[in-house]
Amino acid sequence: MHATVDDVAALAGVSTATVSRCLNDPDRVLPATRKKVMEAIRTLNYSPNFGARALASRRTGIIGAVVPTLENAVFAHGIDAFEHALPEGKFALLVASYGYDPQREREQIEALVARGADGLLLVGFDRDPAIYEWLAIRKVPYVLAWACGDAHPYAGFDNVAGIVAMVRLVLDLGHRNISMLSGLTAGNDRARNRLEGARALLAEKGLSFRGVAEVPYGLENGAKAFAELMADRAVTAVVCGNDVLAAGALRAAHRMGLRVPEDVTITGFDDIDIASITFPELTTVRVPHKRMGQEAAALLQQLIDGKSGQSILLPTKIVARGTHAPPPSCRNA
Amino acid sequence: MHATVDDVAALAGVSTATVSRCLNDPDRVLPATRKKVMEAIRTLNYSPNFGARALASRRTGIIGAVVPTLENAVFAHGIDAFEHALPEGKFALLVASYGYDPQREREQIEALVARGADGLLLVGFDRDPAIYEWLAIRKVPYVLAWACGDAHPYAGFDNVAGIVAMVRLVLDLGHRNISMLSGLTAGNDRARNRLEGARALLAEKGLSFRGVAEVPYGLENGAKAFAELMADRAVTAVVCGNDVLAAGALRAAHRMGLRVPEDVTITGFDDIDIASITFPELTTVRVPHKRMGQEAAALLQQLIDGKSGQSILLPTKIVARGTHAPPPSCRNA
DNA sequence: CAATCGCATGAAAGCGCTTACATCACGGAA
DNA sequence: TTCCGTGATGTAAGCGCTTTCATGCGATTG
Repeated sequence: MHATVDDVAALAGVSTATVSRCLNDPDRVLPATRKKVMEAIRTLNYSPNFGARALASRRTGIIGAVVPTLENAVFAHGIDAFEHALPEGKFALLVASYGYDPQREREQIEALVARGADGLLLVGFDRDPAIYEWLAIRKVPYVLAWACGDAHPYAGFDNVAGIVAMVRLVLDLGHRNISMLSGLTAGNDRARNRLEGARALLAEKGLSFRGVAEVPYGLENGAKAFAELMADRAVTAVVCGNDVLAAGALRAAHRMGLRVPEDVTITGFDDIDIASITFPELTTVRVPHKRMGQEAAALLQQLIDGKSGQSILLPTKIVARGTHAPPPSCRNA
Repeated sequence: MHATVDDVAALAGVSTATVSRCLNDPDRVLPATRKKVMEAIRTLNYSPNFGARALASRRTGIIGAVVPTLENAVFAHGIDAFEHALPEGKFALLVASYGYDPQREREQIEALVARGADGLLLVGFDRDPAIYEWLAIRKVPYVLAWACGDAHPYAGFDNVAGIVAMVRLVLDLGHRNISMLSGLTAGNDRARNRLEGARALLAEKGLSFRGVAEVPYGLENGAKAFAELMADRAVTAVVCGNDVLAAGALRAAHRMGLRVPEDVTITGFDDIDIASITFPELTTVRVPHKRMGQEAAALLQQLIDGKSGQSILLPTKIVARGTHAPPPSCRNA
């Protein structure tokens, strides 16, 4: 049916070994020979069989990425950057998502490894130790992103540091009655670190949250939870675990007739596109998603090549836009 | 190193053929035998070698999706839905993006096929006929999405009908001095159909656009182009080719001190999340991204199984929110 | 000038799985 | 009792490539 190495070898008048070398390590072949082979390849319209190649060489050139969801721009952008940073033609990206369900994440990881993934990109550190063991046994290299830690190779950032900087800003404005609108923290170390990081800083100052809501990712969920949080009239600031929740909160505020930031301060986390589209534009924590994707790709390649790569911690940064202000009481003073 | 079928067969006291049957077609094996085999598999921690399997069975269970970019929520959501609709465990999704560069798209398609993709999901119809021929020769089934047409199997919608409905709405409001803010149309039939569809409707009414801007996808690009379009003071409505451009336009309008929709009407296309976050919320054309992803997955599987699937045309719908109103002159009247 | 080395190439052995075909045991029909 | 059909299982032949090792040649060295 399709041309094989044998056909090419026959037409070019060389052995299959030489054909293979032309494709995988051209320098090990005399230019003249190479030319003949390449010509044969072209006239036969030959392209190597993937399965055979994978079987014989024990690598597929496929890298797997397992993310909670692509619906969150945070991951979509990160994956996009990651894919662009993969050396053209050498690797392809297998993507799977698990909708924040740990069981499904495990299945997806196993599925990608079963599909021959040479390496994996995973999100965060939180997962059953058995998974890490399994990966170790199978000798599948991996890089974790969107978080940081000592236990595993990562290219990420410090969620605690990010939220702490933001809460500090809110405190410095004079807010004392603060609530937090967090993503679901179960099995999600990013969300958990943001919530706990904020909580710890408050505790340090002898304060605590007026209220805390934990809701699934989503605009509408953010809006609803915000309304509930604001039932407590004392609250003057709502710190959100991510931009989508914050955008939802902002929309709810509009609908409730609350002025932002005059009546209430709302902050986000991630700095995705929507953060600069809301009105007013969202004060948030910028995360270098693009850079992170690139660094993760570089690190993973190191590991795949058997080198011992260095984890990378990227800085986050407060982006002060229009949704923060001193609490109403302070303005009265 | 790792357990192979032979190891499993030996431990279970059966032949490799039986092991293979247990994995691929369990019903053809006596329950008692199957149990023994499964046990052996578990104790050996066996998992089949992907390359060998692909080589012997001539299919990989990998499906490729080639999209312009994952940064556009439109594609991220579609891909997400597509992936979820793939039968769990049977298929995995290889994703590649090409940044709207036709040459790169071709490379990505070839790369995915070289990686053994059993089928492809592509965006739109516009591409070098040679690519379609190549795909036909290689017998790789594919489904096109985000558009419709007779030439190829698709699961998509009618971009012309969508924009026509929107322009009709704008015309009905009384606008006559309309400009269009379009995405780049080169090699992009979705953008082109939207622009040309709108143009054709205007022509039908004896009108034409006051101005047309074609810019690359992006918030900032939309904002800048909007400002230029509005240099023409007669313009009372700007129809945008997608929501991101519209959101950019809206932001520019705010900054220019224009009231929306009192001073100017702005419309979008796609109805992604940001459309309901802007202030005011964006009037746009809803596209059933999720449903489209699902239908595309179903259709592609039919084709992979050798059946002749039926293309699917999904409806679009105007979502009338807050960025449209009669032109100022009409209100004066 | 002989011994040695380096390099391009060829021969052939797998890589681990699927599957066509052969085999075997069993039960019912003749 | 004999024969044949049926279904479960075994045998073994590849699938198309990579890679190790062997080969042979010309060049380098003492």
